[in-house]
Amino acid sequence: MSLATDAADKPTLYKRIRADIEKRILTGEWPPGHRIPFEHELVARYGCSRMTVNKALSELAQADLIERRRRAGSFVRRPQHMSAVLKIADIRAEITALGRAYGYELIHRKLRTATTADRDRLGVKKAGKVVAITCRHSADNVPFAVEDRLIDLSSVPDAATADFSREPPGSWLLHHVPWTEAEHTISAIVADDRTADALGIAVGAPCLVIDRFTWRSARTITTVRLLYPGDSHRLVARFKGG
Amino acid sequence: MSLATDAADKPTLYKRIRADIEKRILTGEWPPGHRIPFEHELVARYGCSRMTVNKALSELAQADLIERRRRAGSFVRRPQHMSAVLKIADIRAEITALGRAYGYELIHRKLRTATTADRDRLGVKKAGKVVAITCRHSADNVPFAVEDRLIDLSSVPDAATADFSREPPGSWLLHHVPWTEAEHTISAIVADDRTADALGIAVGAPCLVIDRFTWRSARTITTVRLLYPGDSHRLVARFKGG
DNA sequence: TACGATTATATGTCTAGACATATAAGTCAA
DNA sequence: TTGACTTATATGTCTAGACATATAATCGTA
Repeated sequence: MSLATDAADKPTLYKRIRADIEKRILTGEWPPGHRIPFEHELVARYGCSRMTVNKALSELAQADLIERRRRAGSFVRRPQHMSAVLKIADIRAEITALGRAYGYELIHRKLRTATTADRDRLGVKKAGKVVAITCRHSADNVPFAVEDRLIDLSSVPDAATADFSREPPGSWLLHHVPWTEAEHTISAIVADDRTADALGIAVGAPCLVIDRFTWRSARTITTVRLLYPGDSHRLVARFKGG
Repeated sequence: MSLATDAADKPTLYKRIRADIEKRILTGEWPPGHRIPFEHELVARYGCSRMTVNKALSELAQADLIERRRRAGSFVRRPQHMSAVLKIADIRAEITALGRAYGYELIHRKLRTATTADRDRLGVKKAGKVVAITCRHSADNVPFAVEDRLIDLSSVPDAATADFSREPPGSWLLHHVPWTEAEHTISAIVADDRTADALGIAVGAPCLVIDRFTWRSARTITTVRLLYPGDSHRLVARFKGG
C-alpha cells in the first residue's frame, strides 16, 4: 500500500468540531429541533477552550444550519425553503468550461441619449447617455444566447470607448465594474420572428429568459436580457436545504 | 420628537468593523486588489484586540468579499461570476406571501413498484416502492403550477400513508424529511395538450420548468417537475457579485 | 544573473480567563 | 390560576497574550 499519501492533512480543531456536528445534522442523526450539546459540554468532549467550540458553532449558525438561543442552547434548524445558489458565469467562461468553442458576434451597438424606454429599463429619471448593445454568443458555431444590453454611461463612462466588437460587454463589465448587486428574473417566452432568427430556432420555440438589473450603491450600472433556446439550455443550481 | 425609539441599537464592535470595510468595498472606494489595512493597523484604529478584528475579517473572507494571504495581507477580491441565491419557497408559502388565496388539488396519486422509467427518474438501481403524484397549485383560483412528483418509499416510508389530498407533497416533505440536498435544473418548454389543459393556457404557450432532484447522504428522496406558465411566472434572485 | 537559504511578518489557531445580556425556569403573591 | 419578580444559565462579545505556519522579501552564493 502507498502509505499516507492522503492521510496527513489534519484539519484544525474547530473545523473538526464543525464537521462532526454538520455530519450529524446532514445524516439526520440530529433532526430539526434537536438540541446540540452545550458549549461547555463540547469543551469537555474535545478538551479545548470555549472560544474554539464557539467559533465552530458560530459558523454553523451563520450557515443557517443551527439556531442559537441564549439560555436555551443551540438547536438544529428546520429549513424554511429550498434554497439554491445559481452561478451565472460569464457566458464565455461557461461555454469554454463545457469544452466547446466560444464564438462572439456584435450585432448592434449604439451610443445615444437615453430614450424614455431606456430610462424605464434602467430605472433612472434623468436622461443621460447610454450604450445599447445587441450581440450573440455561440458554442461550436451554434447560437447559444442572444444578449440585449443597456449600459448607463453616467455610471460607467469608460464603456463609451470600449471595443465591444471583440470583447463581450458582460466580460468587459465584470472586469471593469467590480462588486455590484444584481437582481435576476427568470421567465420563459416563445420565440418571435426576430428572436427565432437570431437564435436559429423556429418561431414559437420556447426560450429561457434571464433579465438582470445591476447596480452599485444606488447607482444603475446596466440591464441585460439574455435569451437562450429553452429546450437545449439549462440552468443548474445545487444546494442543501429543506 | 419621539426620543430614541430607533436610536440606540449599538452594534457590537466586530460588526461595526465588518460593516465599515464592507461599505468601502461595495461603494468602490476599495476596488478589487486593494490591500485592506493589516490586522495590527485595525487594532490600533479601533483600539481593540486582534481577535476582534480577526473575527470581522474572517467573516468577510467567508463571504468571499476579501481574500486573506499569509504574510501578504488581506485583499479585496475580484468576483469571478454573477452569483444569485434563488429562494424556491414552498409554493403555498410563496402564494400566500403574495397575498393571494392558495388553492391545491390532487389530480392523481398512485403507489406502485418502481417501473424502469421511475428508476431512471429517481436514479436508483433497485425496484422498490414509489408514490407518483400529480397535483395543481393555484392562486386566486387561477392555475399557478402543476407538479409531477415521484417519492422513493424506501427512503421515506411514511409517504405511503400521508394524505396528499389535503396537504401538498412539497410541504409534507419539507416538514418530514429535513436537511436534504437538491439539484435544480431550470429550462423552458412549450405547453403540450396535457400541460395546456392543466395550466389553463394555450397549447404552444411558453412554460418555465423546474426539475428538482432531492437526496440525503446518498439516498434518493424525491424528484419533481414543476411547470409554470412562463409569461406570468417569474423567479427572482438577488445577490451581490461581479 | 539566477538560484537557494534565511529571515521577517501577517495571518491562523488557540487559551483561560472576563463581563454583558437575553431568557427559561423558578418563586411568590394576588 | 395568573401575573410579576427573581435567579440561574447559555450564549455573545471581548481581552491580552501565545505558538504555528505560510510566504514575501532579503541576503548570500554560484
